[in-house]
Amino acid sequence: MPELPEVETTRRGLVPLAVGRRVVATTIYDRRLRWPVPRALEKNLTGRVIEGVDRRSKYLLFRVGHETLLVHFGMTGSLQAFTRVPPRTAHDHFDIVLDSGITLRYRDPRRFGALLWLKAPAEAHPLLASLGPEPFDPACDARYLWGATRRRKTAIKLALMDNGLLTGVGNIDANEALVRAGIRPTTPAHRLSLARLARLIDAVRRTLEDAIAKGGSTLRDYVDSGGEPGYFQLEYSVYGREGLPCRVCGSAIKSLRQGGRATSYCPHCQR
DNA sequence: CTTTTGACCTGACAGC
DNA sequence: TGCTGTCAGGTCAAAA
Repeated sequence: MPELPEVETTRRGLVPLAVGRRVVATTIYDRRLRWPVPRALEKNLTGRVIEGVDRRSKYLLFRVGHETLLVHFGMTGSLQAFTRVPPRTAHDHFDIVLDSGITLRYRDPRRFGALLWLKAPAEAHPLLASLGPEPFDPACDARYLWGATRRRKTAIKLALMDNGLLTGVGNIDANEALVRAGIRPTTPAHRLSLARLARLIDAVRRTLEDAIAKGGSTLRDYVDSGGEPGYFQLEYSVYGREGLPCRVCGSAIKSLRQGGRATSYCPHCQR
């Protein structure tokens, strides 16, 4: 589920529900996530006011005074809002009850997600400190990418997904951005010219923006909706389309594996 | 430093 | 109906 657009869509759904609200109860059902949910979390969070919900890479950051509740969705995590909470089911990990009566429930079957309590400044935490710029940061431009990739012989797709170079580009979005930019995923990063990197960062931004817009169109139903912003509406160009005709030129989409992840591309449109 | 690999988990699905 | 193998949108830590 969660690439950057879905995390951002969730954040936008949460802001009007959570910001300014006080946490009246925190219930942990299952502490087993990527790292165990800290013992002190309930005590730290309960009774406090959520002053903001930010996003850094694919992390959601709930600002509580000078401290921060960090939530990551891993591969299968989701946060849903309910006015009437359904009974707890398998894979439900925790509830946060707000003074408005709304309950935020986190579910994560595969348990690759995280729930952590960060002391100030949150950005100094090791998980956040090593992150590269956000794709939408004006500083994350072609010149930056050019300089940062000159010694990197790794395939551009793997570089795109390296959170130390730039953050938040997941597997689907990397595939889709590369076809938009007309760049072969296996091209060594250091071989790309400034001009091609300019096309690439533009494609990354448009890919993410489109996905956020699609997810955002379902946000009015965020409370009691069962979550799941509407990415089923997205039509991918290459992802999951191995063997099918390219929507532009009709060539058969090819696929391979890079770093253990599925890559697909159009052999004609991407050079 | 860069790059590769394994590890963490459960569930869905294809094929026998 | 069950079993087995493969795959899944993330990313950290260790090894090369």
